[in-house]
Amino acid sequence: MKIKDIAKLAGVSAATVSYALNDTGRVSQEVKQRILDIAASNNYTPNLIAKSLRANRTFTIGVLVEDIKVLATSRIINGIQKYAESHGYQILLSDLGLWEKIDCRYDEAVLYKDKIQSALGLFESLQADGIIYIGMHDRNVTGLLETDKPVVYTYCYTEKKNDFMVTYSNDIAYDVTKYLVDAGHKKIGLISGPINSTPSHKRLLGYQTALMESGIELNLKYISVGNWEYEFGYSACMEFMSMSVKERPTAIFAMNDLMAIGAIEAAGKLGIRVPEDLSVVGFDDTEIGRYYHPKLTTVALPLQEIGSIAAKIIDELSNGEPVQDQEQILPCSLIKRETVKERK
Amino acid sequence: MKIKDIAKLAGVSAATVSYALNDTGRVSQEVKQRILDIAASNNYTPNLIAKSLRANRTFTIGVLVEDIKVLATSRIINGIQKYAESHGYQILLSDLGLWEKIDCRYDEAVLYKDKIQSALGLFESLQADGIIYIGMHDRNVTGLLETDKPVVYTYCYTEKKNDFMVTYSNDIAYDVTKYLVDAGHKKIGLISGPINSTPSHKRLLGYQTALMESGIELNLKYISVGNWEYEFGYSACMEFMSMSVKERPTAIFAMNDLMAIGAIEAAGKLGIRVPEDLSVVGFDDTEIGRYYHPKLTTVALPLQEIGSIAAKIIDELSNGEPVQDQEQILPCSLIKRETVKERK
DNA sequence: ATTGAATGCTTAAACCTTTAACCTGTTTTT
DNA sequence: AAAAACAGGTTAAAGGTTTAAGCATTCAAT
Repeated sequence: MKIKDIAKLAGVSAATVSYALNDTGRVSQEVKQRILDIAASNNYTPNLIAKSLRANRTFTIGVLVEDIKVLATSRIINGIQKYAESHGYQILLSDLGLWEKIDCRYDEAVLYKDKIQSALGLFESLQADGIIYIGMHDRNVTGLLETDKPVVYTYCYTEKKNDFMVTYSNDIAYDVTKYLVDAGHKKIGLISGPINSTPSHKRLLGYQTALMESGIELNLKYISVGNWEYEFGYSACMEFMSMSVKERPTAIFAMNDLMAIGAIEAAGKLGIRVPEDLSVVGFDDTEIGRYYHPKLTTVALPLQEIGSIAAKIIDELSNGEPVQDQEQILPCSLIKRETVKERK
Repeated sequence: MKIKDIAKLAGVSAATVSYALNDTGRVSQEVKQRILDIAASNNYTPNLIAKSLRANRTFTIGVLVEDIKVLATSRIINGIQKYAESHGYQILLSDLGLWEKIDCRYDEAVLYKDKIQSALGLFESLQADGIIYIGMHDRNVTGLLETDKPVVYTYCYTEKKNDFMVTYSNDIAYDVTKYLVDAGHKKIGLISGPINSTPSHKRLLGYQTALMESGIELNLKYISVGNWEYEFGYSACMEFMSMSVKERPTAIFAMNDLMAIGAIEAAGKLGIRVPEDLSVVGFDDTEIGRYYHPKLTTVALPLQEIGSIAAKIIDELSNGEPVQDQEQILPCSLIKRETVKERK
């Protein structure tokens, strides 16, 4: 069923059908209704490919993800979809599957430039209106995507000045630390991600600032720098707890849920109770923490919003509208559950 | 950069450029090389929209998912991507976001027919070569997708006879039960999903068969039918454990990891040790089980393979090749970890 | 020397929509 | 009554690519 077919049935020209269907141009009520009826009863679906060819717009957003299996990725995509759906866009997805290839979660995605370029090539060939990159790795992303189309980096950071970026704020690390201090803790262990990781670095800063403002001296033996793995959380906590009872942390802030759970496991092994003897805060608000026992106090990221805003930027850019902020950094929130004892 | 531009630079007609780039038709080596060089140095990207319009093929697979945030979904998409990538396809994604709307996880997706139809309409408009439906809900899917394009249902079951289906086999329930019996258990509690759920039903059958073959009488008080939630696993186990020590199950097979964890929590509350006093097996191999303590013995589904095979079917169908099986049911595997004690 | 085939290229139509420009009556304005 | 405006259409071109058909030219075979 094409426009031509409708035209023939309605006894008008193809142009008139197009005008009627798009509610543009001048078509009499009578003829318009006839055309609409015919289209509906033959369930005509417009050929967007032809439309796109003509309009040089596809109403399609290319989404390039480092790994679809990471939950945060899905949540961001969910946000993109929400916007896309209500604004007539369709999502083109390409999954780089990085996680299964680089064992080292904080490795550089630069290695995958070929793969990225080929995915990008497809997006360009399919005339995507813009590209959203969902970057889960730690380093700043820069010089990865070579394209003339508008690009929005999400989750990760970029240094490129002509691209857009929407991510979460690590300032929450400040609030978490404050929260622990207010709960009466003075010795707060920090289980960090790798040192060369941008978010780790920013969170460390928040931790330091909060301590300083609270008049607590920064003590390097309370900072454990590692990877993002469960096992590291476990061993880091073991090390903390090997200190004398006087010295050892009464609270631990882990930079992700996995390490937080690892830490709690270690404490359990040593007979140290959480939260009675040791408070623990995680980061990411993953399912693991929600169903763990005790339920993990953690930080939730505004992932869905990140996705929606990224999609909105592409939309505005494609419509030639001005976009307010090149960078948007959304606040996180602390989810108080069962692993922090708020003693006074 | 269009074919016409290359043609002008190379001093030939557009047709010749097309022939050269696609390595079809008759073009002299010399001219072909010249064209290829020009295309490369100006990094020409073919306009797939125009190509699609002409060819009436887009090399695009429409993927319609019930909820992208469910981990199983991501894994299947990962499988689709794997195939797509190596065969020149691109993924069009549409997320129905059902999970956040129907609280009841086993509700019928029929309610969302409008949303499904509109997503489908977009796929049709964009001339997707075929459609893969990733269905996470329990009921058989039927009559949901009205389209002329080839449809492959994954994960879920369908009754429609002219569509394709690729999913996992629930026969593993038989093996799990056998495994528990072989480990010395005679009283095996079953924590099931809802009664009207297709997979629940099939797994129950496997459980029954295994018991029968082992000469163990089926006892209804060892079967708890509920929803898929953590809380139900908890209360179901509580009920099992309220029986006398003589009567109560020495092993529990939960139909998902979440309920399995709930059951272990309940046992812990009662001072019953897992696996020493009680063995537990889950289903799904989710992250939660992997990092839980003790590490959960569970069933892994061939999700990535499901995705790849589904994509392959679309590919073959689009190429006019015959597809061997209308239905493909792939085997699951038992992941033995720490929650089953293999006593003799 | 004439035919036949092979080579290397060009022309033009087709895929389906949109849209500027044009045409023909009818109504309004001066 | 003539000119202008308008309503309700139509025609044709354009968007980038593919591909059947056609046209010379060369070369081998009769």
